[in-house]
Amino acid sequence: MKVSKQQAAQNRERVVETAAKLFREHGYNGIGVADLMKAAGMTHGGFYAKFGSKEALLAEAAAKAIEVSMEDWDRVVAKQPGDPLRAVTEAYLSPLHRDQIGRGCAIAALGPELSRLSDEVRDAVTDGVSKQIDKLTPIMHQADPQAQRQSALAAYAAMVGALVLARAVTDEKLSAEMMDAVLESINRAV
Amino acid sequence: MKVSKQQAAQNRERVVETAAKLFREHGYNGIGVADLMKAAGMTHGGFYAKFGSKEALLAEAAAKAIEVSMEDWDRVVAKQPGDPLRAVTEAYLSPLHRDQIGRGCAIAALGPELSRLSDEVRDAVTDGVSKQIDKLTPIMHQADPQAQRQSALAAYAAMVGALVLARAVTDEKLSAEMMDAVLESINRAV
DNA sequence: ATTATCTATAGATCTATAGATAATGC
DNA sequence: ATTATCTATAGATCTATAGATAATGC
Repeated sequence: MKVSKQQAAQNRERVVETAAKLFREHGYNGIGVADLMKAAGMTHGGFYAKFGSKEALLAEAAAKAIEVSMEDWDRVVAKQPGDPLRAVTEAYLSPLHRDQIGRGCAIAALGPELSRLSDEVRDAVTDGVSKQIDKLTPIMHQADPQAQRQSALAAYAAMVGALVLARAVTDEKLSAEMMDAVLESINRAV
Repeated sequence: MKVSKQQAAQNRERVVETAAKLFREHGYNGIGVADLMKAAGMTHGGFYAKFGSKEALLAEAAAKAIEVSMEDWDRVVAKQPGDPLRAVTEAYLSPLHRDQIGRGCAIAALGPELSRLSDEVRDAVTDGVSKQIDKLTPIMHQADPQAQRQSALAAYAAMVGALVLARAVTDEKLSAEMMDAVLESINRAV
């Protein structure tokens, strides 16, 4: 039953990664500790030896999800280095991102649920959000850093809102129109 | 125990209004039928004589919430008729709106949860979102209707995203900065 | 007679804990 | 000896239904 320290550390990481995916897919309240552990290949009794609570797991999972998202940004920018802003916004506002909620933006996937959770979770989210805005800032098309910061904040909010809306509505045409409008709006802005 | 038809209709409406508030405050999965009925002054056994399911109630509650939000927009525009766009965006992106989730925008309050629910709920949300965008379109500052529509879509997404983010982060300064950046961005746009 | 609302409950969850088991690591 | 993981369970939820009750409305 017992495994090596190394294996145990790997198991723990697998729980975090599984949680990062399943929390985004089902929402925080949409999946339980037992199902998360089962999906990671363990029984739910072992959970509380690894994590203090379900919320503590989400704090780690959200941080991990945001970290991976930023690596994805780096990847799409590397493929289209001439216009990094367009690269990031096109990837974010794509049908692929909209339809793969488990691998996408954690804020757009968990959104309002986060504001109802503990500071442990919200602090981790705040850190991730800040980092994403900081990553967006230097690639904005404005002249001075102050204007870039403001534009990065606005672009980030618009992307999150567009993705939430594009996923919520049943009208596919409206969904695509929403993403396109935000994409063009961000890339057109002075 | 039984009440008049009129009273029963009033009771039903009170359940919808209570649900509109408590779903926004706690999320769809964050409150149960029993607590909703209790808050409306009834016992939970009576619920299924009024509504087909918990999701059917949310469909009605979300429609009601959006309807009331649009009446709120009318009210703030009436107070500041010279610049209706600024009136609406300032009200939406205010600390008051951020901190009163139970009376505010249903999309920003329920966001990603909606995309995981039935078409019954999502159709009601789609209808409300379309109406809000249509209400925003003619007050945008662009010259032609097509540009107004695109700007309305972008402004709406940015407002929803900003509110979700402003509520999620623990950093109050970042929260205010986010709302201000989007407010100025929308009102500055050509 | 009809029906709005009530009490009670089925059956399935949920988070978290207790204590057993069996393999690792000193 | 320590500990990673397991089984089992407590106690509190959850949605939905069944059937009783008592007042309305024909």
